[in-house]
Amino acid sequence: MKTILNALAEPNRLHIVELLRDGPLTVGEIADRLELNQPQASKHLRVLSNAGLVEVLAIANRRIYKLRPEPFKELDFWLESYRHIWIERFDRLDDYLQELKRKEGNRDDKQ
Amino acid sequence: MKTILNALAEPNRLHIVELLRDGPLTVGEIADRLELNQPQASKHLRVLSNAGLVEVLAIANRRIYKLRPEPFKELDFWLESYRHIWIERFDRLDDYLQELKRKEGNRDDKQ
DNA sequence: TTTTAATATTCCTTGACGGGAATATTCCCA
DNA sequence: TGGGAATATTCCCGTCAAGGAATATTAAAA
Repeated sequence: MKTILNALAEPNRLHIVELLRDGPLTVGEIADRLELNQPQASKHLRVLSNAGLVEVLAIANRRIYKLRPEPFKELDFWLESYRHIWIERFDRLDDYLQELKRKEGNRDDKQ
Repeated sequence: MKTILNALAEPNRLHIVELLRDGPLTVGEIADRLELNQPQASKHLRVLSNAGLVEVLAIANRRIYKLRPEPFKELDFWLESYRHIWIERFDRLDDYLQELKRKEGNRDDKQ
């Protein structure tokens, strides 16, 4: 998860991923559309590849990159455990404040 | 989106968010559970706060931090546009390869 | 078989970021 | 009102990652 988020956190890499959302592309095409130098494009693609976000198909001397579904599934699964925060309006702040008061009260007493 | 991902990409901050998933906590509690020095906890919370991921409630000299739903909604919305990648098995690789061949064929001809 | 195209890799430099330590700030309480 | 607790901020330092430029690699084409 950390690896995935880290890969996506870099603006150019996020752009690459968004480009590939519409279908596979070669390194050159990616570099062109994002106005990156080819080496930087390759380097970013390497990071994305190591994070499992993309995979590559070699055709002659071109490399065609496309998205892999797995990390997105993983992200979705991770997000799932946060949905209750906005689906229900599950705040827990009231509970916490009461818990806090309880502890305050106990301070002078026993213990 | 970039700001959110960047905030989450740092391991300690990701841990903080995961802690807060179960409810609000003070800075001290967060620092304790993650075995962070208090200043580092505060600093990470600041980044999370700037990214809109958490909000703070001041009670006396304590600060109670809790998650904000908005950025998670945003992430979810972003992910939405990638679901087709694994929901349908939408590859577009075949299309791309055909398109490639078409261009190759045209190379010698006209143009 | 030399040349050219597409991509990857290496080296270098610079800037951003995280951690540690010290200090500032705010609030409560004796 | 002086001291201690909770938190924030600042400064300094080391590390790491991103960009630029040059070069290596591989495959196709002439």
